[in-house]
Amino acid sequence: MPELPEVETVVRGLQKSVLGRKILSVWIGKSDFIDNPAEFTRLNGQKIASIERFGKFMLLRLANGERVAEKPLEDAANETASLLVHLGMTGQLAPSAAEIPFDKHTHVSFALDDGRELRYTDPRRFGRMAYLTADLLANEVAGAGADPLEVSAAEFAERVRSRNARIKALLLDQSVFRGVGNIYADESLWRAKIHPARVGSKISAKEAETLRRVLQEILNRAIVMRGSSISDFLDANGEPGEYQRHHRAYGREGKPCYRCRTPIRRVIVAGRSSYFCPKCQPAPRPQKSRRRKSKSRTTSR
DNA sequence: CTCGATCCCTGGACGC
DNA sequence: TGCGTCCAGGGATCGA
Repeated sequence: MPELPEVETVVRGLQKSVLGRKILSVWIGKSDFIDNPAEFTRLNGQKIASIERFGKFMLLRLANGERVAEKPLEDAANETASLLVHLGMTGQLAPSAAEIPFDKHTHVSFALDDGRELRYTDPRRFGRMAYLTADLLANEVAGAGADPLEVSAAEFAERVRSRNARIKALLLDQSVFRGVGNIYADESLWRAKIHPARVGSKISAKEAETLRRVLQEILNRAIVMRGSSISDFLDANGEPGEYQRHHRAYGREGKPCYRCRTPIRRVIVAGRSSYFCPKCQPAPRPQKSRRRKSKSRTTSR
């Protein structure tokens, strides 16, 4: 499950291997995960001018030959299109020798000007691809959450403490923080000793700052370790990451907490498996029944 | 605003 | 060996 560190790992690999290459042609197999497959012919002849990560998205900025540099900046910006790639759960984007047969689930292949192919392979097709003009890209980026690695203490606290949703849901919400997924949400909550079902508005300023700090530490460490390979994540070189060895909560149901030896528990929060230590991460107030008090009041309807 | 449910999709784990 | 069933999960969407 590629989250921020995994996507960053793939991006760094692609920067080394395909940056600057020109796309000669595009082959598309199944296309139900592509916004606008018919537009992909526009990629032909374009150069991969930059490769960036935005949350869990990869953005391959394209440049139309050499003409871009000659044009006024604004025109160039308007002409610049991007290929957006989201790996979903099982997506892989990696260069391959053209002679190697397609994997069973290779759905897109870009022929490059050095004879190789950049291939997108995704068994479950939970990923997404789109050819985005500048305005479509702006649209895509609008409404995205804060970058968890860049967010200030004040903004992090604000985004968490102004909400009544559970902290786990907030961490997973890409319009709150972009790039965090189930693994790193659980890992950071364990480290910060915060129960996943705690409500954002009831998290103290101090707890919020602790959470921000450990989240950043964990994400940075995971990037150094080239991500977590828990199911089938492989980077752009086909190599697995190592961070899964450092997981302290995720996937450890029944195993002893690294701090207090209490068995790690798993509950569903925000529709997702959430692993936590019931002792280190105390549950919030029961806050169950909402209809306790003024039952006599009639709701206007 | 927030929730849960449902759907998308396939492979892997598990039970028989 | 071969079924069937359940589960995993990021994100969109819908109804409560």
